[in-house]
Order: sequence, then C-alpha cells, then structure tokens
Amino acid sequence: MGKIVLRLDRMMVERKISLGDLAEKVGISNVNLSRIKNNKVTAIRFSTLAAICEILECDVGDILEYEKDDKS
Amino acid sequence: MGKIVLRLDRMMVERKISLGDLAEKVGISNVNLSRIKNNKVTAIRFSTLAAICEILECDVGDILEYEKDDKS
DNA sequence: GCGTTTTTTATCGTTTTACGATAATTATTT
DNA sequence: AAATAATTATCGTAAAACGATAAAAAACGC
Repeated sequence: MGKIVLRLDRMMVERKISLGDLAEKVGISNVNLSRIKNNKVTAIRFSTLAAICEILECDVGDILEYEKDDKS
Repeated sequence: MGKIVLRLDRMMVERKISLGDLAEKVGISNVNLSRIKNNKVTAIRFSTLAAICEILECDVGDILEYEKDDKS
C-alpha cells in the first residue's frame, strides 16, 4: 500500500518563506507546522490545508502526494 | 478564504465504480465514503486518502482541490 | 568559536472529527 | 411496485490534530 507524503518543504523554498512566517500567516503554531512539514502527521484538517494553499498560492497537489510503493 | 473540495464523484464516474464497490475495496463503510464523496467531512486521514488513490489509481490532486473564493 | 535565531522534537492536555454501527429516508434502477 | 443503491441522521468510540510549553538540535551571523 502506498502512502501520502507532504511536500511542504519544496513549496516553502519556492516561495522563499520561513517556517515561522508561514505558521503565523496560516494561523497555526510553528510547532505544528513543523510537524506537518516533516510528515509527522497522519491526517489534516481542510481548514489548515486551505490556509496553507491560500498563503502559498498553490494547489493541494503541490503539497500532498500519493506515493505508491514499488512492488518488488 | 477559500476551501477544500472533494471531487471523488468525478473520478468514480471516470473509473466506472459504484460507491458500494469503492467502499469495500477502500476498506471503509459506504456510509462514510458517501460523506466523503459529498463533502460532508472537514478532514481526512492519510490512510483513507491513500487507499482511495490506490484503488482509483489517481493522485491526490484529482480528488482534493483548493477552491479559492471569488473576492467581490 | 560563540551567541542568536530558527527549527525540530518531546510530553501532555484538550478539542475536533473521522469513522463505525445502525436505522431511516430518499434516489435510482429494473 | 419491488429491489437495490445512495444519502442522511443519530449516537458512540477512537484517532489524531492542534496548542502550550520546554528542551534539544540545527542553521546563521558575528
């Protein structure tokens, strides 16, 4: 079974925004955003996801990806 | 503020799969899948999202979309 | 190197909410 | 009309986000 991976890091580099700044603009704690950024979460609220997309001006697919595992 | 919308319906038509069938293959109740399909949820677990992507053979962006509201 | 700032990790508590089970209602199909 | 599929409603449980705080680690500037 594949898994969902968060690619927040990539977009943050592209938008040249720090974790602290993004957290403040998104409206969540930097601690929690760090957890999201480093794939330490197993679910996400749409309100949070929407806020991130809003600030980063991107689509969901730029942040969330389905990574199917290689079947050996 | 925009919002996240689920476009499960579109992919189900494309894959020609019924709600009951998809629910069984994904491994969640048809009741809950119906709620997901009709945007009655405000968050989603990655395990569920991954299973859906797996069965429908699609990416997250095909199912979840960020819809920014038109600022009048 | 040394201090400063940023980021990550850890722990704990609260709140949100998915998800299941069940039943009832409403399409949809035959 | 009957059967099937899908939606909605209610209730309960479990999962997990998210916040607060503190501590550790990493990145940065001097």
